[in-house]
Amino acid sequence: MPELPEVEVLVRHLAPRLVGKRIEGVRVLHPKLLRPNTPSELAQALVGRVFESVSRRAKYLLFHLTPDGSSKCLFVGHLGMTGRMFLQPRDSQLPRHTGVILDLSNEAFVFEDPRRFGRLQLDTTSLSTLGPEPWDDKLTPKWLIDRFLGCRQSIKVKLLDQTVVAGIGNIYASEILHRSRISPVHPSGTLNLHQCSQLHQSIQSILTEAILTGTRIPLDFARGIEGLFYFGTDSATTGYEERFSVYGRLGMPCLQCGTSIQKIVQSARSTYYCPTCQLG
DNA sequence: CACCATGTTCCTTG
DNA sequence: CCAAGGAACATGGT
Repeated sequence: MPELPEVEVLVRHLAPRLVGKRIEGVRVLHPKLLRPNTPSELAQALVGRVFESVSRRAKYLLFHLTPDGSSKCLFVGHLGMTGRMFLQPRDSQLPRHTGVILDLSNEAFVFEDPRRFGRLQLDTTSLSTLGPEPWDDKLTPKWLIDRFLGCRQSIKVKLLDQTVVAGIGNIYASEILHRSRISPVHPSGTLNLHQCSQLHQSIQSILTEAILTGTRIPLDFARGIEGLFYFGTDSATTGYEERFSVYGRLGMPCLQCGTSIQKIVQSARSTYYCPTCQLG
């Protein structure tokens, strides 16, 4: 369940568990998840190496390995729509849609992804086009104005453009616009400085709060099914469903004004908003 | 069966 | 060349 906050929570979970561990073997059950790399390339680069750190860029997980001469020391993960990563005992049964397993000494680091939109690769070219992180000093109201200049595309669709701000996805785009009191159909190029300032603040506060919420959910990654997931009503997430102000709340009252939340489709993605609060 | 789903990339159209 | 829109990818849940 991966937008920036979910990936950040996963990184914080994995980092202390992976750092210092050595990769004994690599098993690839779905080679397409490595594209454009091959299983042998991945194994060649990873086997025998030790995790030095785990970090995040936008929705990508960055796995840094201790240097070994001049060879590559970074591989990246992306969860796509349905990807999950977790550690489990090496002799436990693998989940049905396991794509890649990195065998450590006593554990298996598992990447599973039913839809296989995710990636685990050595290639890092997709990182080069990403815009600033939400908390980057480069991201300012003026940066937003400049990026929106001459653009007739709606602000909701524009917020999903990873070159403007990196890490916002379909759920938090709706949440950010609601807090900003900006209509999702507002053409991005006609937003004024005040609105871009609201947007900038909401981007930071919504994502910060989502990360905080994620770190408070009792996760159980080892059991595979429940960890990390902000949806669903299973035991791991019960009591945490009320995290969204508008997303998924079609027909329910706006928490600010009581108006019924509406849903529209933009670029084939659902947008939820309050028609009373979001007149801007 | 129909429709929906957290994302990214590529192709086509204007 | 650029902006914008849509399809493709692939599977599961309702």
